[in-house]
Amino acid sequence: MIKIHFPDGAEREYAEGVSAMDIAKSISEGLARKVLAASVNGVVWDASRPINSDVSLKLLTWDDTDGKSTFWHSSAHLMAEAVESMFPGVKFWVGPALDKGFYYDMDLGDKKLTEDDLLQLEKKMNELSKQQNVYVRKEISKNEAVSYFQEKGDQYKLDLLQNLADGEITFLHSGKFHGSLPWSTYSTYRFNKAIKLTSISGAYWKGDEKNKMLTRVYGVTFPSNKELEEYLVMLEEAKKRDHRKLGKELSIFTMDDDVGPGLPLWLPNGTIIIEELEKLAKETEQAAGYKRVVTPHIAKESMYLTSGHLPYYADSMYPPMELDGTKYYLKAMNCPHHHKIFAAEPKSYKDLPLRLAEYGTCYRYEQSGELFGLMRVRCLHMNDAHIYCTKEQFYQEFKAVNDMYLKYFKIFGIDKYVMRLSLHDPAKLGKKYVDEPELWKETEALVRDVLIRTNTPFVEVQDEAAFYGPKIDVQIWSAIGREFTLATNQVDFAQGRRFKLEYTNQENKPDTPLIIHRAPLGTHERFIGFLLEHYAGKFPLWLAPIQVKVLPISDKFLPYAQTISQELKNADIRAEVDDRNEKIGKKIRDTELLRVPYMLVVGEKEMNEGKVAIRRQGKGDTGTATIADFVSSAKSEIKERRAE
RNA sequence: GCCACUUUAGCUCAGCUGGUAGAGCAACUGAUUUGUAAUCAGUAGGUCGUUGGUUCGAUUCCGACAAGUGGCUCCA
Repeated sequence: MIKIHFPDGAEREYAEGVSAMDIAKSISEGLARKVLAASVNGVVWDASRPINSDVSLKLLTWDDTDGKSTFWHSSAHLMAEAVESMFPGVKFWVGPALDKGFYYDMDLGDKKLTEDDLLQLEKKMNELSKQQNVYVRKEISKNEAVSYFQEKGDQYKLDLLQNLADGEITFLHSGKFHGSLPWSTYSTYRFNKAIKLTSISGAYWKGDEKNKMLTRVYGVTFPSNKELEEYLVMLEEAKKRDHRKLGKELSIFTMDDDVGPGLPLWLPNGTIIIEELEKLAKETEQAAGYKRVVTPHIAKESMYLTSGHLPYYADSMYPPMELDGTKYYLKAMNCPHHHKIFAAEPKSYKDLPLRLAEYGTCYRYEQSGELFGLMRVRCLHMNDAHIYCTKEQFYQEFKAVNDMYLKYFKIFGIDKYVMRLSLHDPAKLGKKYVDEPELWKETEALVRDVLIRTNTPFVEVQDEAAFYGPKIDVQIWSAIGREFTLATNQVDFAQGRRFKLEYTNQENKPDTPLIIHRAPLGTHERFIGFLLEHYAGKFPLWLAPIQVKVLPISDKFLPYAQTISQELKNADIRAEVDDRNEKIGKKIRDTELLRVPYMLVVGEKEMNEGKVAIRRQGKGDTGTATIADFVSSAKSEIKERRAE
């Protein structure tokens, strides 16, 4: 007999060789129907795998993250089995579970999958899951596995085997599909009731663009059709708040073939948002002791050789233009220009920290396939600043920048983000990162220290640093789930020396400052793209391009409506009159769809009383007020940048 | 840049297997003068992304290019 410990502290005895499924059945049939896998001493196990010693056990269901990922991992294998039966000779790479669903990478030779193939594959998967095949789990030696896949000529599985040792290799046999290495869990096949293969794409083998491109099929499955339906509805909802769709509906920006890919044109409505954001940034930076500068959009090649950008960054820059034998580049970043401003006049320790700020316009030649609405563009306006400070001042300065992030996030109600400490990869020193191993260690420790001392939750990620130093990135997700860096706070220990930036320290000796690059509001492009989705187009009053729309009940009240509109404009409120010859219901509907925060409905009653009927977007009629009262409450809502 | 797909009126989309195009909304005109999410009628609007080819004939079939979309790689 063996002892099984349960999460609630209970302990029960079972015969040796009992499976998690047997245990579930012994508790209740209902539970057994829900069990997808088991966590055995913290490791995810197939529910049918025999347990031969005392363990602590947690039965995993759809409600557990590990249960879901086990489910999706097995769906990936179910799909592989369907693919193999339809396209014999296919070779598989890996098929992991995702946050939502799964994919499988495969080499289909010359075969190209079509949308129709996906439907056929779904059908096949449904058939297979209904067959309720029994899968036999068998541990085999590395030699056996290698010779098996050598015979098959499957270089992908052989590659996977390289990193595994005897005792780690498991085969699962079912029908014709053989396949997989250790982590597979097949006991959940029978739960695959709602299957949707979502897309076909290419993916480089091992994620390296020098390697062959494999075919990747994405899919998602659910234990019931109801959940699949709900998921599809959710996807539709997400599409409605896609910034590309909202940007068009609300006349925020447009793209034009003649201007070029990734070069957005900001329409008047979008420009209002830009100006409001800049106003906020300038106020905030002014209060935090920043000084504003302005720099040209181009610079000579020599400056980017000095900065060290060219060897690391040339591929992401527009090709240079040559004038009188000198190459000029469009700037992809503002830092070198700012460094030149630092260098323009001699500096003493008394001048530090020096904080230079600019909403700089940069151009980056992003690969065509990477462009994405406003989120990834080739012309960007950066909320940039560079802080030159001593090592002693670093903690305080870096922390002040972090505090500024948090202040902004509060204003915008941004709470779904992850702070990411982005570190270098020692293997890429001299290639992707400046070759200063000691300085990397030192500055990475400095940054981590700030995060820890300020109790900021964060994750650490290798190989995401800037070439000149580690950074803290704020990661967010677009409506359709793509991840982006919204804001960034970076340390630079390299460029100061490259530009020979110096200040005279208290011992009257030259010293090189540390540099902080920071962009709490990221770029206008990405930030506004993000805000469109974050607010679903319903901007708070201070940001709304049209703040108030005056809606006369009929033409008879148009003069009164125009008087009100003028009073609002006099009070610096962005107001318009709907002077169309339409019924009030139509005017309200159209204004609601434009997400204008306030609608002032005026008819005979309001005109006689000198009042307005206030309607708040999304909330309906909220009563009447005098014009003066409305103006003063709207003005304070704007001034305080209230969320609502 | 790579893999796959898409491109028809300002917007959203029809247009079966090749015989030069249609709807709704928006726009414009007129009627209506309206009380909290779509009043009615009429008018105008398209070398069917661009460009080669196949064909008596191409929006429709094939190729190239461009832009976009879903991914990969990459990034604020």
